Amino acid sequence: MADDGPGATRRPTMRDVADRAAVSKSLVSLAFSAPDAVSPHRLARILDAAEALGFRPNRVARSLNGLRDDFVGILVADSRNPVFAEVVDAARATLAAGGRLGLVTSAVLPGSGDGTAGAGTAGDGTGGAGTAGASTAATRADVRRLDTEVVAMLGDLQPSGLVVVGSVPDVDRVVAAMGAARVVFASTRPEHPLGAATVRGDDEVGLRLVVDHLTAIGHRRIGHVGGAGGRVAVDRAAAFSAAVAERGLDGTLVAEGDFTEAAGFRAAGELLDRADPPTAITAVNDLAALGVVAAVRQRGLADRVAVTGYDNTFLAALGAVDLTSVDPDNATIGRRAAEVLLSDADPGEVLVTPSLRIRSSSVPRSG
Amino acid sequence: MADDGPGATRRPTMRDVADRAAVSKSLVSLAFSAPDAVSPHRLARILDAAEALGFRPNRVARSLNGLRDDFVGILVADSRNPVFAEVVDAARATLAAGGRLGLVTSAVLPGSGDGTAGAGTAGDGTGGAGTAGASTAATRADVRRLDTEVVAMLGDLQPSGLVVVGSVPDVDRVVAAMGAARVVFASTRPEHPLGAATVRGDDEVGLRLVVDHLTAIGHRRIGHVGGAGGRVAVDRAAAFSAAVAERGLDGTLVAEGDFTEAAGFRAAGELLDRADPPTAITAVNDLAALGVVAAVRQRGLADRVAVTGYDNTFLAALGAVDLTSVDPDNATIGRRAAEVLLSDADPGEVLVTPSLRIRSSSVPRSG
DNA sequence: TTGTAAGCGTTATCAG
DNA sequence: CTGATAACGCTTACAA
Repeated sequence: MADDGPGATRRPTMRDVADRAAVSKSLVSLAFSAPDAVSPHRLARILDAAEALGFRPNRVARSLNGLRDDFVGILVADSRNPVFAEVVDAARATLAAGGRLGLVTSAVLPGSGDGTAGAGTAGDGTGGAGTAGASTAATRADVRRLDTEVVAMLGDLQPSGLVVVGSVPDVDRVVAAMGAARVVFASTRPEHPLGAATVRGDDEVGLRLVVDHLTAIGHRRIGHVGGAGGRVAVDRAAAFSAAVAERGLDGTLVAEGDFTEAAGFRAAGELLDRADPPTAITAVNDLAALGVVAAVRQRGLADRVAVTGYDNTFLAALGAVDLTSVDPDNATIGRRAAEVLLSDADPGEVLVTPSLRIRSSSVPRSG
Repeated sequence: MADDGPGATRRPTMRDVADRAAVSKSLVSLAFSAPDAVSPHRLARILDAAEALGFRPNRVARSLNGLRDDFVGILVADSRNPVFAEVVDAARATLAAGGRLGLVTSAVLPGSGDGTAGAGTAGDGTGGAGTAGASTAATRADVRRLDTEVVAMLGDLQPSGLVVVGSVPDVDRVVAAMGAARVVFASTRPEHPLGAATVRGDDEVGLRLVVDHLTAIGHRRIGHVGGAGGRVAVDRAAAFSAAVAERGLDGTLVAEGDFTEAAGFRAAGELLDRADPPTAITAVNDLAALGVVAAVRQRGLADRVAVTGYDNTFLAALGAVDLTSVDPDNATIGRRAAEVLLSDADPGEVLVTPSLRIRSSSVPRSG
């Protein structure tokens, strides 16, 4: 009788359910992992008992045994990047539809220690909304640090898979910590393409869309602002150059800058002050594009110089800006990444085709 | 010799370390949890062995035993809200300084299931950067759903504490799932103030700062846009009314709207089109303030009507806007929340004093 | 189909 | 200080 001590309100365990349903522990376990393998009669009794007791299997105890193929981790590089948020949401939804739990976690620690000033990180791997447009260029090159403890803990949970969203600092370590889990990269291009499954937007197509659009409405002198702050920037700059070369246009109208508004402002100024300035400027992301717009307006060139962004974040939709932007289709990126994990095939590198969202920042004027 | 089977590359366990260091398992355990309690000689040997083997204690196995006072969970309501990101970063930094690991996790699922369109959530509890300013008002009232599975899993990890950042849908369930963990709320005002520790910005002071500033530069007819979309909005609207009443100003210049740009635009329009329009408009957050600015500019009233936002997000610092905004000091909020967890005292409700960041959107004109 | 027993990796207890 | 032994809650052979 005095089996359970005083009326302490302990969390019910499988043992409790088993006792109440008058079956053995392992049958209860079966009832939850393979319900079809247990007789309907007892199954019902077990489920009732569990219900009555408010029992739910302890996932941690579960994870101690081995790979849990009912849950995957989602590691997001920068939680303040709205682009990543879209990818994560889509991935989670897809995983949920496939019966998997997606545990999303932030993997990157901000600058060195002092959580005092909301200064935040600068360039973040892909064009996010970024931080305050203060002119603090890249102070310390890459202050972002991988939170190895968190990654290790996630690995201890033994998920069956991991989706890495965005560029994480120490990827090798992450993969190593994951043990047997399959890793899929989303919205990033991992350093070591050791056949790692990757789902990302096709930036080459994206910039071709932009250049095509601009040439279609008559622009011949098209510039680009970006190229700095990370791999994504480099790729987009290269894609711009390729697209421009394809069209036989001047490829020298490039000014370096990272993902921040300040960088866009400065770089655009440089371009606009040249002897033969561009009539259209493409930016590496929306935030930098806002800087470009500011530079253009400052020179009284509004409605004269077309501006485009990238990522189609909510910034582009802002009424005061109404920025033409490339939509990478982040939802599809997240969904595909999750699908790769659900169906264990290795598709190598999946490129998601972006589309162009045309707004008034690039409305025809010269054409 | 054939103790470990074939050359399978299994993760090293405490047993392996114990064997290599020629001590018992429990001594290894001690070496990691209470290093001072083991003789320097063997301690070194154990640490060396661990190092050589690449051993690190399995946190999951650890959690199975009971409360882990070396790690706390951080549950963030909306990961795309930059305000929360700042709070989270500060909390993590403070926890790290206190030797605790902060596992940050997203707890809220976006709208009903379809992760296809990047539509995203509408009002998000406190003034975030929000989503695209599309005019999709509050379609389904509150589509945000608590991810109970994730919360349950976090609870299974038995953290010693939990920081809830922002308004989470089903708070009671969260608290229940946390078992013995102490819960502290940050940047939100929980529904059931059952003495729950809370750290949040003092919005009353914030709006008083705004109103004081505006009256100081000569404004007498001050309006407010907000009040809808969540508790925070209601509170700020009330704080506005109080501040205005204190000053003996007209308190009827209020138009309802949520945290979106579209709402700010519409509500501001309503105010500006009145017979006796305001000369200054305060908004519930920065994004809505951008809508207000757009409405003001549309009517050719730029430099005539002052506009202020709230949260001092990067949006306020945008060059094209340069918005005066209340800075809630999110870093302090996050830090204090973490401190509450580190030192187990229950301070009840902690109000962090905000400051006003004055920018050109409210530059004196009439004064 | 159902029950028994042995782990998963760590911590806690309690003898030496 | 050290070292067996028993939990923690669940899964998984293996036996009935």
